[in-house]
Amino acid sequence: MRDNPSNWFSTWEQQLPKQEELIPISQTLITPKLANFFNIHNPHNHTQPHPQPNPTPPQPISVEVDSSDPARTRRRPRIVWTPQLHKRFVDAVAYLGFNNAVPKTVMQLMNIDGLTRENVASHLQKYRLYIKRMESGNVDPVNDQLFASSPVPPVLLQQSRPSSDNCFPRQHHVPSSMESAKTANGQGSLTLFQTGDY
DNA sequence: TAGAGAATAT
DNA sequence: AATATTCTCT
Repeated sequence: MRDNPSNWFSTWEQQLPKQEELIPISQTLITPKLANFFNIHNPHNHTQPHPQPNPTPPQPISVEVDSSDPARTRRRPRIVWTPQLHKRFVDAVAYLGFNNAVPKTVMQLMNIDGLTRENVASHLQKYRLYIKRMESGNVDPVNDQLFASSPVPPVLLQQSRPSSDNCFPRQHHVPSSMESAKTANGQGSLTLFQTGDY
């Protein structure tokens, strides 16, 4: 259990000092302007010589961020790749062809509000690995439940090996799920789910 | 400069 | 394990 890699974080977390063991620092880490913008107040202001047991819940520690655009630097919550979402992903990749499906174009084709290029890039990386595993006959339906939920279009398997005569765009037909994405006004109808952790 | 892909972090 | 973030190229 000690070496269980899934527990290292909580182990580390438990070893952190307790709230009352922390010594308040005197330096402010954030400019007054930013603090005001984020509605963050110094819990032990000069008016309190001795730290009282916190009357208010502890504020998150803020680190100075040199950015004029908080929205751009705010961490996005992790998304959940549901079978539905993955299906849309596979359709997009199949439509583009294995060799010219890149994160940006896949993201645009999927047309899902809130889905970023980074989200797709990360998923595409795993998907390519899965296809390699598949070619070598190493499919583990337990570990690969999500990927197994949408069959890999045969076209993709044909294209997955780089070869001079099949590495160019071949646009057969638009998958039905892509059609529905186009007819809808604006975004595709799929909802993006997020996890609570993080 | 954007952005793809691999490597690494959480 | 799943997903995010960073790094290295082009």
